[in-house]
Amino acid sequence: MKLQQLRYIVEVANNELNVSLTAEKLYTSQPGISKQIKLLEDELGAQIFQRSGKHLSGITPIGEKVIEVARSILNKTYDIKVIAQEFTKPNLGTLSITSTYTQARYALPPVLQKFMQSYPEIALKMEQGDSSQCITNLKNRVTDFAVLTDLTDLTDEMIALPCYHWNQAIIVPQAHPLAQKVPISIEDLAQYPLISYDSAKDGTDIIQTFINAGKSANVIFNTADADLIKTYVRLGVGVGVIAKMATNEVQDQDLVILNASAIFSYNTTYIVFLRSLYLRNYMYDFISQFSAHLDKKTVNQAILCTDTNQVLTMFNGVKLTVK
Amino acid sequence: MKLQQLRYIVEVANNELNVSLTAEKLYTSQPGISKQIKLLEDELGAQIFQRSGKHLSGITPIGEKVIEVARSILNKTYDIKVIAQEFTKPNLGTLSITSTYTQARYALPPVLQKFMQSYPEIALKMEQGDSSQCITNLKNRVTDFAVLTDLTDLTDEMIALPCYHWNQAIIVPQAHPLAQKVPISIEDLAQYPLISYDSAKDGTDIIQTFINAGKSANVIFNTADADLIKTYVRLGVGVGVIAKMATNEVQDQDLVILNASAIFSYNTTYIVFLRSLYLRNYMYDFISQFSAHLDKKTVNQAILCTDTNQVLTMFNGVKLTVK
DNA sequence: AACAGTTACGTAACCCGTAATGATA
DNA sequence: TATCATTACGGGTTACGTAACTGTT
Repeated sequence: MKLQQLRYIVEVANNELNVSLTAEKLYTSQPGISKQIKLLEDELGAQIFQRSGKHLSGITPIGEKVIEVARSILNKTYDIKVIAQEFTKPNLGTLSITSTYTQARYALPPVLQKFMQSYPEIALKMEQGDSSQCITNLKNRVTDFAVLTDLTDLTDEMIALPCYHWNQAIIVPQAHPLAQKVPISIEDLAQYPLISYDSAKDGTDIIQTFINAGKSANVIFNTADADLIKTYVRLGVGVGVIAKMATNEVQDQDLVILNASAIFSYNTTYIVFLRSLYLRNYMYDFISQFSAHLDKKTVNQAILCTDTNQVLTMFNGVKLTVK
Repeated sequence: MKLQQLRYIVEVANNELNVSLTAEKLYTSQPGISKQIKLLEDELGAQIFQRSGKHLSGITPIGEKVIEVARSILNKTYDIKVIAQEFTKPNLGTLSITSTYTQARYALPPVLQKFMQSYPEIALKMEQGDSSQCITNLKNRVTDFAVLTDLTDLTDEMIALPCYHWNQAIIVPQAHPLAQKVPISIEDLAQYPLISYDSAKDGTDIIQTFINAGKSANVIFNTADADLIKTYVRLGVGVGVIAKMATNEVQDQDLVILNASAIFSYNTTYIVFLRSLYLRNYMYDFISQFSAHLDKKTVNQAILCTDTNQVLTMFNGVKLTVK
């Protein structure tokens, strides 16, 4: 058994069982892959791929399991290289993060700026997407970390650590009737069309709040962008509900920013990563800088938890910062 | 990076950093190993072994981590082979168990007999040792399972599943004053020298029972063997305290067997195995046959627990059989 | 002086790439 | 017929073993 053989079966499985395509991607030849796969199958005494004549038509049950283990083996060989790097070049490496818009725009920048000063040689990669894209990137090992609020798509292979709470804010033009009304009640709010994030979680949370109060809401969702919501609010389309951290007293002088924490319950933002990710020291540092209570020891302890509920109970007593 | 290189560094670490000895054990040459290690170190850009001149004098911090990951990679390659076997030859394989004396002598035989009938082609390996030897065998992957009562030496890499409870019995010669005394109190027992197992756990448990009752005990420990204890009891040396399942009404007709469950609290016997062990179907079957409540699903669920306490709480409500 | 690891070198295995062949949709 | 996997074959790499060398205890 050789590591290349494992690499080949994994990659063939990743490329729709197309050996030619796989060969191209790996910069090698079809026959080479074909032969190595066959050699491995011979050694194991079992077929990994089903064939209809000469075409690979599927993965056998054995193959499924073998490929799964092969994947984890290959990940570990990658870990070994990372470990060596960690010692030889502790300040060289990559930190890649996928996050949702609000986090990328408002929560991450100050942290990343500080991080880049501490580790000028670490290459930063940022990607923005919705919650499920964040999770997909983690799964495919495209990014190391995801920063998001909606844990719906989380799987067991991932760890989600609570970072901070944040509240929604209500924004209206200065001339709006609600601008003078403090405090605002949910009844007040129900009278106007709402504009908020186009996220499954935010959406259901907001609607649920109205349902709980026995009201029906007129909610207009737009595409995930707080700045766009502000624009609509300025046009008088409706009342905006955005993250409080997305408001700025200077830039938003023409708007009135109202505290919504009494109406909408707070959200929690999490940092998520694969349990199998080898955490380099600068990664621990990034996590700590992002969320002060998540020091190296705490993170390591959390990784040992088997499921997210266990992680959450671990942080039950911890007072998170509110943004 | 090649699997052989990983095999070499792991084996050299296992053989006191002696490359020559390692080469002999692996049926290969010293220079071959030396060179491959060097190649790996070059690829990683870091030394795995410390050298004083030309001698390997230690493992570097990087090496420690690399070797640890290499070990798990090699275990997984072994898993792949086992997976293939599981499908191609589901009834062929090995089941090796280390257990303490009483379990090997009284609890395991009927189960193993039944198991051998179900799986005539599985090669059985039995080894007997004290609790710490059982654990050591697991660690070194010499045996698949350990059956024991004392979990003192257990580590996080292992899973211990509770199988059954068992009680101590008191045995005395027919002519002994205690023979007629039913029920027996701890005060009665304190008047005679006791003979019991030479096990850390049994010993402290028994002594603790006396301490809790405010009594001092005169306990003679012998070498772990219930039959030997019976012999001493027959000679009138003292009162025997042995597992109830180690008594036999027919063979021990000359002795009086007294219930001790009111005096000594019950013990729990566990089946222990490495979390990383790939469990073959016949192994699940063995576990179920040994302990009816441990079906495949339950075992898989327990494996997901991170520590033993979690496993134990999982079985809190389960009524275990008493032997 | 005995032992242990590295270097040097020749051989044999093997991985890979090109070309040809066979099978499939 | 075009696509794709397998088989056949040749070349270059490499892993391994023997032998000689060098450093350690």
